[in-house]
Amino acid sequence: MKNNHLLIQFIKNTYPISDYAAALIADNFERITYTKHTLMLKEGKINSDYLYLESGYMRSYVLDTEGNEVTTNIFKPNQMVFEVASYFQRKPSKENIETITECTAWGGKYESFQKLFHSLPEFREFGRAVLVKGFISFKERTISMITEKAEQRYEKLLSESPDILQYVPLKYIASYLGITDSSLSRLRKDFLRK
Amino acid sequence: MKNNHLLIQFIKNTYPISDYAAALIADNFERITYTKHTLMLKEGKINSDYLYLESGYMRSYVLDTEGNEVTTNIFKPNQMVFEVASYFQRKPSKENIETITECTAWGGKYESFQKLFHSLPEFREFGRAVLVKGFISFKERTISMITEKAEQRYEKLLSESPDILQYVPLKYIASYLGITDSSLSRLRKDFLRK
DNA sequence: GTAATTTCTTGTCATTTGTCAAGTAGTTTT
DNA sequence: AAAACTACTTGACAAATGACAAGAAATTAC
Repeated sequence: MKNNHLLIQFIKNTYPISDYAAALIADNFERITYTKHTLMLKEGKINSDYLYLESGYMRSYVLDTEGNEVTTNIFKPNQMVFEVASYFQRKPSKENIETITECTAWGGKYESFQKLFHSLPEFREFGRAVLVKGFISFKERTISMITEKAEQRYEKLLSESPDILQYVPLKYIASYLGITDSSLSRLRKDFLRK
Repeated sequence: MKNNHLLIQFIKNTYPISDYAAALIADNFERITYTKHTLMLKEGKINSDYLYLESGYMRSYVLDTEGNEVTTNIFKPNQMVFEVASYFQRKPSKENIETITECTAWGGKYESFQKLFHSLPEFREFGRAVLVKGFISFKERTISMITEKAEQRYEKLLSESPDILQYVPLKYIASYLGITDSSLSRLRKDFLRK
């Protein structure tokens, strides 16, 4: 038997449906494990996996014009991982996604989920709720970038996701926050003073 | 007869479906017109309208901690307008949405669209495509904020949406780009020099 | 366990953007 | 047409953040 109760719980938390429907949806996901520093999605490839991250940390990144890696998102346990433009519009991904730590996840392929999406109303609602959550999360990040200083963004991350500070190297966090790692280092020093 | 060919065209451009299905979906939208400076969605209210903006310009904004308006989004013709968290999660909106110019739009209420969503597969696909587009658009804005300087963000807006520069006051554009209006004014001066 | 590598911090100085205040130009109101 | 208001620009200076280089600390590889 699959030990997928965390996935089932996540589905039910994302959209309120019966235990039965949640188990049915979860049954279509397969367990996947990754070692750390595994490149799961490479720029130029089409993202075929719709992943639930059960444990571990991942990040997505792009290369800027000078070839530097820019961390566009950090993924922590108990959330979905996919590159929205590539997965839903079936286009080559502009982003890379890699594991930061060892990870365990549950995932399914685009084609099999398309069928399930059409046949199971609860899965449609779940899928829509996941899209809405992702949309809101990037919208909040945009608004945070235009309304808050780097220090406030850092402090918010620290209070909302202290675990990320523990498992993810600061250079990735700095990039995710839109600053350099030296600036982040200075913000942290100032923060300790207070 | 409704003169809704632009809406029908938009639906078909967003997700490829038959003329018949597109017309059926469009038939559920009602024409709405607004004068300029109309507050369409007020903070604290639940966003009940799912709008297609046919002509005119709108913006969404929030009040920051000092009570200043921050323009979070600018809407131009031929796009959907809704506050995603309020509309899809049925929660009080944190944002205000107002018209900048006179506007004509097509809209429908949440409840009637919920029915249509369940009964018409093409409408579900359209709705999903709209969510995906909005998600991508905020994701790109976040990445733009962390990878580009204000000047590059301005130049991109200028080249991609010169119409916005024509119809939307610079103070809203500055705020949307995450800078002050004096900074934008200086960037524009530097830009002319080149 | 030592060497190699990566991560993080710190110093110095440059650049970008903000703040505030004043002024000009354009638009709306009466 | 004058007055009032709004939009935009500009100047002087301050604050935030970046660039680059060096070094310390931690982690990984051998």
